[in-house]
Amino acid sequence: MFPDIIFKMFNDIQQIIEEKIKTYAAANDITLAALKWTSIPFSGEWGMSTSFFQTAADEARAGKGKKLPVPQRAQEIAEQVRAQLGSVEGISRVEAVKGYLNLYFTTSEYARRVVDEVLASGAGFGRGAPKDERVMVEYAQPNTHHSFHIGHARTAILGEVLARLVEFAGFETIRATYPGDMGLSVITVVWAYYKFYKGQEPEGIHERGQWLLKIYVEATTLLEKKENETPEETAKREAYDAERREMLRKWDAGDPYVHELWRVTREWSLDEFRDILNLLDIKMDVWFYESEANKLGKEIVDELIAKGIAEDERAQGGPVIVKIDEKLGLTKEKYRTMVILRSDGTTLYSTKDLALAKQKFEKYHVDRSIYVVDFRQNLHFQQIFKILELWGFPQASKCYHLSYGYVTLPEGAMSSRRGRVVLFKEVYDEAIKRVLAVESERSGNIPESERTQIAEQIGLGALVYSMLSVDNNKDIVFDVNEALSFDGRTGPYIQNAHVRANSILKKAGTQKLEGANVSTFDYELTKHEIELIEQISRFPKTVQQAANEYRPLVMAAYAYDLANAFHSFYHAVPVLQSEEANVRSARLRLVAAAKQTLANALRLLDIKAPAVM
RNA sequence: GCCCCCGUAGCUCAAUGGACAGAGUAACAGACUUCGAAUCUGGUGGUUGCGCGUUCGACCCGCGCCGGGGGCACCA
Repeated sequence: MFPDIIFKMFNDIQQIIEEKIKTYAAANDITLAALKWTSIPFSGEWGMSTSFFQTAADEARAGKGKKLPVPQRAQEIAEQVRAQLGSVEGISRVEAVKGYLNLYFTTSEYARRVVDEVLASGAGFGRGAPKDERVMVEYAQPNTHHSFHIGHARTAILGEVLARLVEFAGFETIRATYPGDMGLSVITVVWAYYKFYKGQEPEGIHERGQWLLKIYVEATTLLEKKENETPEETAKREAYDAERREMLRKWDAGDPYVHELWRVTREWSLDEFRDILNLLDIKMDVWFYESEANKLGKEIVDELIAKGIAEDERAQGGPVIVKIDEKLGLTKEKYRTMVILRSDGTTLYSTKDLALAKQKFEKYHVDRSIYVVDFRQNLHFQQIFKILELWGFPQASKCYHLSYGYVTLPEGAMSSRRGRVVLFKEVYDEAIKRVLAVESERSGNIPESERTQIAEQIGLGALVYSMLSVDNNKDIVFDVNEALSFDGRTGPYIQNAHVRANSILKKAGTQKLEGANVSTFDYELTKHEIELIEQISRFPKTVQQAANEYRPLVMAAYAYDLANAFHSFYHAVPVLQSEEANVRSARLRLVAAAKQTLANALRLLDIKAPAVM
């Protein structure tokens, strides 16, 4: 199959060619290997290509070959096939080179089909056929009480883009988030707030959220054992720690006062989180809270014991465990043993994830479940998925852990506890500042009322793209100057292509467009036009690839290539200044198609496509 | 000890069995009375960590090394 879903016409051509090749092979006693079609790599002219290496290799192995080296024999077959083909409707010429058979498409026909398809589909260009599956993407799992740093932003962006991709690829998609709102580190903040700051409350959502982080850092310092402590200091630190643990115990027992302190401060954190999701244009469908999963967790443990999957060692003072390797009959240790309930009966991360998975399958009826979580939890998720399999959930095979590397600082890993973090909001504000600083020299006529909004879109575009243009399994060493660069392979580069296309169309709006419903490329196209059309035509299959492989990077890389093709075209090919009316009108339609495809790609990348910048 | 990930141009990264391994960045040389220069056009830059294998064909698959990171029973 020629791998381009929008050109059925070329599938017809492919079938005709394949018939001819088969006839030729049969007549010449050649055992043909399966034909694989790809597009011809070199740009400037496009077409489809197949090769005869496999056929030649099979011959050589069977000993019936002509004693030629495989590449030469492949070339010989290609040449003979070429000579036999004759003319084919829609194909402008055929060549045999280096063992490949290359078929070049009739330029005007290909161009017309691409451009018309884009303009007819509009915002839906590239959308996949509906798939009969419901997908849940779980991402953005910050701890409450700790403020939102640039590492959290990476998960949020990766998850959102993945959700947009699978949705556009045709899957029904549910977005879910799972904030960590309980546990000792959360209670540490509640304790320090109660002890030192009760009644205080800074103005402003982000100021308040960041203030909680400051309290956390202070509390950690107070509770950390130091060298050369005096006996008084040791006693004080231990007393603090005892208070904190007592507060955790009370929280767990449902003490109303502690719960109220916790609830209020938690809400401050969630206010900040919701505001940041809003800035990133992320709309969550489902909110799972760790504190709620905690309650669900205790129920599923009994079920797993009853089913003989888990073993209860509490009678001997041990925890509840699942011996995964043993259950799977593995001799070498791979999944090992997972503890799913502490010996004191309290839940673990594993308990809660198992309970959540069950709820995803039973309450939300998801067929496919994606977890966007950092790579340190690789084993954890492998264990969870295997237990779900043992549990009998068929969806277990369609659970996927999108594991990503950390965002680190040049001086090392970020640490909320130590306050060594780069906050998302700081970078965001800095981004806007930098855009505004260069707007006066770089921008065209932006109305005063839109300046800030455009600056937000450009600044965020740079930040978001910098997170997406690195493959998810790699760490990112965060460098503000790199993340907020506006030149080269960046978000603003792609946005600028959209702006330029828009600018041409806006100017053309006052002119009369001939033949507005069909594109007629009845002139010799430049290589820049051909390259641009080629890139546009790749969009639909790029959507499918990125969604199938769960890789936002694929779309990010594509968007750059598309913008690059447009910028080159823009520079070299006159549109409004074309002499002939037919050329101008065809190129205008091409510009409109490029703008639409850029807008669609940017939307999938969670980057705004401004009209001016 | 076992498992997972990574190693590609000075630097940051692409390329998931096909044609000369590509971008950005940095440095250098050019292009704005022109549809907007956040742009474009050049040349420079490579033993794809090492070895062996599979294959007509390997950055890609297998085995073994070397180097870096992460994980492996009651943290999340």
